[in-house]
Amino acid sequence: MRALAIVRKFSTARSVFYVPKQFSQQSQQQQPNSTEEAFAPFSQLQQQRKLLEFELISTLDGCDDLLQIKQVHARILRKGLDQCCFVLTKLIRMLARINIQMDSYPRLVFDQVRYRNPFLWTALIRGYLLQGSLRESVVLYGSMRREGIDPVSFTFSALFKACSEVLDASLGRQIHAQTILIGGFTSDLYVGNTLIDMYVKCGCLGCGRKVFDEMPEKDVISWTELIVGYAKGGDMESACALFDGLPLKDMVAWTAMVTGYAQNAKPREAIQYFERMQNAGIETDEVTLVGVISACAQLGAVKYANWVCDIAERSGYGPMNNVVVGSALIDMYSKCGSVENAYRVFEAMKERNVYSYSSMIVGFAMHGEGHAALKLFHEMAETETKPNRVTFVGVLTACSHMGLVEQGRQLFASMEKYYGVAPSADHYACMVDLLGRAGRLEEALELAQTMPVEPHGGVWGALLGACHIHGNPDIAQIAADHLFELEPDGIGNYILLSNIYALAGRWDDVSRVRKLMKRKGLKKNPGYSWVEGKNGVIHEFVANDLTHPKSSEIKQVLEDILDRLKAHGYQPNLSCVPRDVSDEEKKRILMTHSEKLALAFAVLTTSAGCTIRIMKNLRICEDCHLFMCGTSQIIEREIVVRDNMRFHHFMDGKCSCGNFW
DNA sequence: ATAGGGTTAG
Repeated sequence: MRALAIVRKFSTARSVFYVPKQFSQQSQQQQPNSTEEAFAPFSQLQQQRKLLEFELISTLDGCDDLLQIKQVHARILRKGLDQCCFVLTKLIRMLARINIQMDSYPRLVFDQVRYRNPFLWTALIRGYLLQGSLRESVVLYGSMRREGIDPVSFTFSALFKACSEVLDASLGRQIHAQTILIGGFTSDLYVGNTLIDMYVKCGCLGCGRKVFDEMPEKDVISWTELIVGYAKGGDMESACALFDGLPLKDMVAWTAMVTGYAQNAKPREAIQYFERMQNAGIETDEVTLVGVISACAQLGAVKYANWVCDIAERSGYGPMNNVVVGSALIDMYSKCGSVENAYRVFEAMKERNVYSYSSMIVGFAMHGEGHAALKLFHEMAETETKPNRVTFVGVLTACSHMGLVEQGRQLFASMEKYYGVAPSADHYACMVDLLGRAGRLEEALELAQTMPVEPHGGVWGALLGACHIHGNPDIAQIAADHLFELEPDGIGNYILLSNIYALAGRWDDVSRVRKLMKRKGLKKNPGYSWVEGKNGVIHEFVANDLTHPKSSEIKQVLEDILDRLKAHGYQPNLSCVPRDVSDEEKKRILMTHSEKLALAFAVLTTSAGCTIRIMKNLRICEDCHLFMCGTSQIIEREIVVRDNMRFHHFMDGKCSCGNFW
C-alpha cells in the first residue's frame, strides 16, 4: 500500500512534466557532452511544453460549445498530452460548465488517465456536484480516498465553490461536516474563505459568521465576504461595525461599503465612504466607480454627476475604455436629468453591450423621448447586441409614456417571434400599463386576467395606477384585492386605493381602507423632495415640514407665485387632497406639498436663467404638475422634476410629458 | 489549478 502511494506520488509528478514522444526521441539523438548542454535542451523543451499547456488552457477557457472543446481535445491528443492532468482538468471543468453529462464524455477522459492527481479528481467531483448528482460525487470522493489520493485544500474550496454556484447550502453543510471530521482543513484560510462565501451566497449569514468567528487566521477577504453578506441582506449597521473593526482596509473592502450603501438606497452614505476612501489614499478602480456612479444616479444631483464623471476620466476608466463604467454613466446622466449628456457618453463609447443600449433606451423613455427610444432600439437590432428582457421593458415603457398603443402592441408581439425573448410578467405589466394609461382600462383588466404567465404585483399595480389616473374605483377594487393578497405590506397600494375612492368622493370606502391600514399597522411613507444647493449640499423637504431655516421666506415666495398664477387663471386642484376636509384646508395642504417647498427654495437661492432641478420620491400630483407648468412660464425658467418614475421638463407653461404621465 | 467588490426596469 505504501509502495503504491510512492509510485503514485512519483507518477503524479512525472505526469506534470511528461515529455511528448517526438521531443524525447529528438533529445536522445543529440548526445550532449557537458552537464550544461545535457540540461539545456531538456529545460527548453520543458518550457515549450509548459507554454503549450498554458496556451491550450487559455484556448479551452474561450470555448463555449462542445464542438470547440472537442477540437481542442483533438489538439491535446495530437500533441501527445493525453495523460497531462493539468490540461485535462481544465477540459473536464469546461465540459462541466457547458453542462455535458459527467457520466459521458468527461468520465471517459478521466478514465483514460492512468495517474490522476487530486486536481483531476476534484474537477470530476465538482462537475457531478454542479449537475446535482450529489450521490455520485460522494462515491467518487470515497474512491479517491481509497486510491490513496489525499484531498488537498483545493479539493474542498472547489467543492464549496460548486455548492455556492448551485446555491445548495445543505450540501455544503455536509461537506463542511466532512472537513471537520478529517481535520486540518477548517483552519485553512482558503477553505475558510470559500466556506464563508458559500454560506453568504446561500443566504446563511449566521453560518458564515460562525465560520468567520472560529477561523484561527483571517484576512481582509474573510472580512469583506461577510461585509458583503450583511450589505446584501440590507443590514448596513452590521456591515459598518465589521468594517470599522477591520484592521487593514483595502480597495475591495472599501468598495464593498460604497456599493453596499448604493445598493441599499443610501446614496449619500455611499458617496461619503467614497470620499473617505479617496482621502485615505486608496486607489479607485472600475468597480468602485460603478458603485459611486450608481449612488450619484440615485441622488440625481448634477454636480455630483460631473464630479464622478471627471474622476472616472482621470482614473482611466472613462466611457471610452470601459463598457460597464460607460453604461453606469449613461444611467446616471439620465437620472440626473441630462439625457443629452447620457447620449454623449453613449456616443463616446467604443464598445457597447446590452446594458449600454438598455440604459440609453430607458433614459429616453424616462424623459418622454419615446421616439428616440424606439429609434435606438431599431439601431440596436442592426448590431450584434441582442436585446434582453430589460431592453423590452425599456421600449415598452417608452411606448407607454407616449401613449403609442399600436407600436407597443407590435413590439410585444415581436419579442418572442423575432428576438427570442419570452414575455415575462414584467412585460405584461408594461402592456397593462400601456393600455391603462391610454384609458383602455377594460382591455388592461382583461389582459391581466387572461395573461398566460401568473400576474405579479407589478401587473396589478400598473392597473391600479391607471385607475388612479382615469378615476375608476370599480376596476381599482379588483386590482387592489389581488395586490393586498400578493403584497400585504405594500403600503403604497392601500394609499393609492384610498386616494382613488377619495377622488370619486366615496369617503366611506376611504375610511374602510384607512382602517384596514391601521389594523395592519402600516404607516404612510412620507412624500419628500430634494434639491441640490450650493457646495453640493442637498436640501430635503417633507410635505408640511416647516423646519427648514428658510421656511418663512419659502412661504412668502410660494404666496407670491400663487398670486401671480391666480392672475393667469390657475385654480388649485382640490381633488388632489384625498381627505374629507374643507376647501380652505385643502388649499393650505396643497401649498405644503414637498415639491412646491423645494421649488420655492430653489427660486429663492438660485439666480435667474439657470434650470431648477427637483427630485421627488413619489409620483408628482396633478396640482403640483399644473403649478410647475405655470411657474415655468411666469418666472421664465426651465424646471425639471424627477419623480419616482420619470422626468418632467417644464418650460413656457408646458411640460415635456404632454400632461400624460 | 483554490478566496473578496460591479452597471440596466415598472
